[in-house]
Amino acid sequence: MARIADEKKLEAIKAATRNVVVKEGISSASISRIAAKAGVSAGYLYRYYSGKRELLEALFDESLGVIHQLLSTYATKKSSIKEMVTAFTYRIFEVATTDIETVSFQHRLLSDYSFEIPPKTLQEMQELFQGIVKWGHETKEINPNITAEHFYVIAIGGLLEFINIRTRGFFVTDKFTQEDINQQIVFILKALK
Amino acid sequence: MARIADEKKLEAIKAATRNVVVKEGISSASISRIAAKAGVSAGYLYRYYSGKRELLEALFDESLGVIHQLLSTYATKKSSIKEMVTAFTYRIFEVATTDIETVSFQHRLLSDYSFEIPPKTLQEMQELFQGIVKWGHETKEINPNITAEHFYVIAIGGLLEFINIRTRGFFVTDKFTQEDINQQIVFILKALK
Amino acid sequence: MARIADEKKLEAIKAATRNVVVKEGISSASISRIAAKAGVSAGYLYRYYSGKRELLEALFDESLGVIHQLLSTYATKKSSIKEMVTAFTYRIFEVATTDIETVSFQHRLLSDYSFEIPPKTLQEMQELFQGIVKWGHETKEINPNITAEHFYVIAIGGLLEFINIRTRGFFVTDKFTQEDINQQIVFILKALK
Amino acid sequence: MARIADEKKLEAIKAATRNVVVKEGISSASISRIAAKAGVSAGYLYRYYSGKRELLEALFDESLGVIHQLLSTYATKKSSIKEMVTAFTYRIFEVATTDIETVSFQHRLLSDYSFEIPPKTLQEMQELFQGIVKWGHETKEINPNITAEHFYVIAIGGLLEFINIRTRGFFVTDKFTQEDINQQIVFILKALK
DNA sequence: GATGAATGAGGCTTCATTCAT
DNA sequence: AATGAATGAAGCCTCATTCAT
Repeated sequence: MARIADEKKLEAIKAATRNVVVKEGISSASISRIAAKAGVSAGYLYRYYSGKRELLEALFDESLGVIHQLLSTYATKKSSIKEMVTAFTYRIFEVATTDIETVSFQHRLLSDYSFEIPPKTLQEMQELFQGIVKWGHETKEINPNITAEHFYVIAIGGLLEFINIRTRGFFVTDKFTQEDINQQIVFILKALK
Repeated sequence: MARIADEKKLEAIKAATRNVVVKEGISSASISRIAAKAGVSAGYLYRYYSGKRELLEALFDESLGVIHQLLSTYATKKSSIKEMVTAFTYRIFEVATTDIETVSFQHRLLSDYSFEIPPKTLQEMQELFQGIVKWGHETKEINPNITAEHFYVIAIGGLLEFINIRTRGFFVTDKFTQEDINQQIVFILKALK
Repeated sequence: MARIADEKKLEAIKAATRNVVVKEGISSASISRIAAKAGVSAGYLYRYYSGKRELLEALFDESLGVIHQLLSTYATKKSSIKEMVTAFTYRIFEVATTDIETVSFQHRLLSDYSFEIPPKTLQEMQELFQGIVKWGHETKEINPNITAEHFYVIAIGGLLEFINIRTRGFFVTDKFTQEDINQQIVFILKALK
Repeated sequence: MARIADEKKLEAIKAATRNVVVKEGISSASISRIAAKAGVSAGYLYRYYSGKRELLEALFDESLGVIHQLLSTYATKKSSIKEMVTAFTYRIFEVATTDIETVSFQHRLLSDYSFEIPPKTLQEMQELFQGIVKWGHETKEINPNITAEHFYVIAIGGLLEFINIRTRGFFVTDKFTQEDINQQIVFILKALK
C-alpha cells in the first residue's frame, strides 16, 4: 500500500522536476518549488535523492534510457535503417508534441556541459549506435565513412536541435507539422547515405 | 599606458567568461569565479559590464558576430553554396582547433535555454540565412523544401554539435582530422541538396 | 508549539528592526544586523517579509496604525478636542516611557525622506486628521485657519519631536515628568486655538 | 591663485553633497556621484575630508552654524522675541523657497539619529537658546514654564517639520505662501506665550 | 596636485540541505 | 514517516577608500 503511494509521489517528483527545470532552467529550478509542484515537502525529496544534482542526474539518465530503449526496440523490430529512423523520428516528434517537457528536459541536460553522461549509460549508447551503424553498413543504407559518432550527431543531435530551435521560436513559431517530420527524416537518411 | 592594461584585463575577463561558462554552464557560472579566473576583483567586472546578463550578451553578440561575419563574407566572395560551406566549415574547424573555447562558448549559448538571444542579433542571423537559402534555391544547390531554419540546424547546429560531441569525447577522443572536416562538409551538402 | 516559537521570533525580529532602525537610521540598518540582534539567521527574515522594504513598511504601518487607532478611538470616545489631545498625549508619553523604541521608530520613519509612506496609510491618516480638524472647527476649539496639515505638525510632529529631542539628550537628559506632559498638552492646545 | 580654484572646488563639493544627499538619501548618496556632480574626481574629496561620514558631519555642522548665526544675529538686532521669530521664520522660508536643498539637508541630518551634533556646536546652540529664552522671560514674551528645550522644539523643530511635511507633500503639494509663513509665526508665538 | 583604476567589504536575497518534531 | 523551520553559504551588485600614475 505504502509502496504505491511512494511510487506515485516519486513519479510526481520526477514530473515536477522536468516541468520546473524546463520552465525555469537548471540552476533556477529550486528544490522547494519542485517539491511544492509535486505536492510533497522539500525534505521528502531527500528520501530518494541525496541532493539536487543527484536528482537531475538520475532523471537525465532515465531520459537517455528512454531514447536507448526506443532505438534499440526499433532496431530489433524494424527491417531497415529507413524504417527504424522513420519510426524513431515519428515517435520523438510525437513525444515532443504531447509532452514537450520530456524532450526539452533531455535537450537541456544533454547540452549542459556540467552534466556528464554516466559511464555505463554512455557505453550502452555507444554500443547501440555501433550496432546500428554496423547493421547499416551491411545493408548499404549507411555510408561506410559514417561512424557511431556521426550517427549520433545526425540522428539524435540534429533532431533534438531542430526541436529545440523550433520550440524557442528562432525562426518559426509554428507547431510541428507532418511536413516537418518528413523533412527531418529525409535529412537524416540523406546524411547517412 | 592605462589603455593597454585595460585592454589586457578586458581580454582576460572575456576569456575567463568563455572558459567558466563552457565549464560550468551559463547560470552556474558565477561572477566571482569569472573574476578570479581573470585575475581581477569581482567588482572590477562592473567597470565594463553593468551586470552578468550584459556581460554574457556582449560576449555572445561578439561570438555570433564572428559567425555572421564569416558566413556573410563567404557568401559574398564565394561563387557557390558548396564553396561557401566548404570555406566556412574549414574556418570553424580551424578556430575549434586553435581556440576550442570560443566554439564551445558559442554552442553553449545557442543551446542554453536560460539565455535569450538579443532580438537584433537574432534578426540579423535570420536575414543572413534567408538570403543564403534564397541564393541556394536559385542556383539549385539547396532543395526548395529547405528553409532558413533548416539551414541553420544543418549548417550551424550540426557542425557545432559535432564539435561539441567530439570535444566531450562521447565516442572518440581524437583531435579533428582532415577527414572529419570533409565528412562534415559532405553531410551538410547532402542534407541541403 | 511551532506557532509559539514563530510568534516569539517574529516579535524578536520586529523589536530588533525597531532597535536597529532607531540606532542606525533606515538605510544604514542592515538585514544582517537586524537578524543578528533578533537572534535569527539573515535568511530567516525572508520567511515573514519578502524584503527589507516590506519589513519596514509592515512595521511602519503597524506603528502608524497604533497612532491612528488611538486618535480615532479618542476622537470617538472623548467629548472635546481638549480631552482627546490630553488622552492621546498622555498615552504617547506612556508608551515613550515604557517602550521608547516604538515611539522613536515612528519618529524616524515619519521624518526619514528615504521612506515612502504607503499611499493607503497616508490617505487614512489624512482622512482622520481632516475629520478631527472639522470637528474642532465646529466646536470652535480649533482655529479656522488650521488645516489637517497643521494639526499633524502640531499634535503629532511636535510631540514626537519633543520626545526625540529629550531622548537624544540635546538639552536635558531627564526622564519624562508629569510636568513635561502637561506642558506639551498646553502647547498643542494653544497652537490649535 | 590655486587657493581660489580650491575654494571653488570645495564649494562645488559642498553643493553637490547637499544636492545628492537630498535627492538620494544619506546612505544612497555615493561619493562618486557627489564627485561627478561637483566636477572633481572621487579621490579629490579625500583631500578635504577623511571620508564620507566626515564630509557629512562637517556640512551638517556648517548647516547648524548657519541657523545659529541667523538666530544670534536677529537676537542681537531685533528688539523683541516677536520680531526675532518673525525675521528668522521669514528667512528660513526664504531659504526654503530659493534653495530647498539646504533646508532639506539640515532636516535630514537633524532627524538621522546616527548623526550626532558635535559637542561644541551643541553647547553653542544650547547657550544661544538659553539666552533667548532668558531674554523672553524678562520681557514676558515667553512663558516662564518654557525652557531652551521647548524653544528649540517649537521654533526650530516645528518649523523644519512643517517644511518637511509640505515638501514631501503629505497633505498639500503647494508651494509656500505668505499665509503659510504667517501661520507658522503665529503658532510659534502662541506656543511660546 | 589630481585622477580614476582597482579592490574588497558589505548589502540584499535565494536556496540546498539538515534536523527537531 | 514526513514536514517545514532554520541555517549559512553563495550569488549579484555597490561603493568607500586607497594608491600608482
